[in-house]
Amino acid sequence: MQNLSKMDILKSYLETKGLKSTSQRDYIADTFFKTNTHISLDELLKKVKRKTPNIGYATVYRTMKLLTECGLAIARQFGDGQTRYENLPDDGHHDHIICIKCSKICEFQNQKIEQLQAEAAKKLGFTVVNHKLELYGYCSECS
Amino acid sequence: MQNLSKMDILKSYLETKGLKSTSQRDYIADTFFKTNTHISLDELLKKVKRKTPNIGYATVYRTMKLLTECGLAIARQFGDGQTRYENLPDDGHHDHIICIKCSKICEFQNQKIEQLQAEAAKKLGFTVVNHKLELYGYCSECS
DNA sequence: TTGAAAATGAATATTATTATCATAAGCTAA
DNA sequence: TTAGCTTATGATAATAATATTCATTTTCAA
Ligand SMILES: [Mn+2]
Ligand SMILES: [Mn+2]
Ligand SMILES: [Zn+2]
Ligand SMILES: [Zn+2]
Repeated sequence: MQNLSKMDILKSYLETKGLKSTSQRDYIADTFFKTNTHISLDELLKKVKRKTPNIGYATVYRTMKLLTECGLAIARQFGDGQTRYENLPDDGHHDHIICIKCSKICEFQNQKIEQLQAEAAKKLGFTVVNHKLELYGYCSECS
Repeated sequence: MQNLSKMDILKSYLETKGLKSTSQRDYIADTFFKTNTHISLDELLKKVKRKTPNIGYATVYRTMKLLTECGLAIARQFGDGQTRYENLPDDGHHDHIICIKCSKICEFQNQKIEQLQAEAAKKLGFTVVNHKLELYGYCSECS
C-alpha cells in the first residue's frame, strides 16, 4: 500500500468496509486531496459546490468522517470552534503554531520535543497514542 | 498583588472593571477555588446548587468567564466536547496527559520542552503567548 | 435613602455537529 | 440486462454546548 494514490487507498478502504463508490464521494475526496490548508467543512462544501451545486452538507460531512477514519485526513481543532481538516502529510507528523490575530497557521517538526514527550509519558506510566501541540501567539507580521 | 488570596485578586479585578460583588458570584468563585480537578460547568453548577439551589446556570457560566478573564481559572478542552476549568496552579504552567479509556488526567512539567517550543516559534518569527500540549494514550491501569 | 448601573435566572438563540428518513443510486447474481 | 437488495444522498430535524436576552432584583456611591 506504499505507492497507491490517495484515491486508491480510499477505494480499497471502501471495499473492505462494504461501502460503495459514488460520484459525490469521489469528487469531495478529490477536492479535499487537492487542498493544502486546514479547511473547514463549510469551506470545503463551498469549494465543492462550485462544480456540483447540488451536493449536500451531509455528504461532505460524511465523506470527511470517512477520510478521517481511514487516516487520509486529520481533524484539527484550533480553538475557533470549527473542526478543520488537513491532508495526511507526506513527511510525517507535524505540530502547529497559530497567530491569534490573523489566524495564520505555520507547521513545524521537532523530533527532540517528540522524544521528550514520550519520556514524560513513560514516567507517568502512560502509553501515548497521539498528541496535540499548538503554540498560539503573534506572527512576524502581527507582532 | 503577591500575597493576596484568590478572592482578593478577584475583588480587585471587579473593582477595576466597575463590576459589583454579589453573594452568588462570591460563592461560585469560592467553590471553584476549592476544587483541584478539571471541572466542567455542569459539575460546578451541581456542586454550587447543593448549598444554594436557586443559583442559575448562566451565573456560573458568567462567573467562570470572569475568572478566566482575570487569569484565576484556566479553560481547557480535552476533546470530550466539554470545556473544563482548573485553578491557576501555584507552581506555574503544566501540561496534560489524558487516558483515552478511563479519562484520567495527569499533569506534568517539562522545562526542556517549553524551551524547545520557544525556539521553534522564534525560528518561524512567532511570539508565543500561550500553548497547548496534550498527550493522549492509555494510563497504567488501562493499557 | 435613593437611583443609576450591574447582576441574576429563566428562557431563548446560536452554532457546530450528528442523526433521521424518504428517495436515489450502486452492485451482485441470475 | 434486470431484479432486488444494500448503501448513499440531501433536505431537514435533533442534539448539545455555549452565548444572549430581558424582566426583575440587587448593589453601591452619592
Ligand atoms: Mn497542519
Ligand atoms: Mn491541569
Ligand atoms: Zn498574524
Ligand atoms: Zn485509564
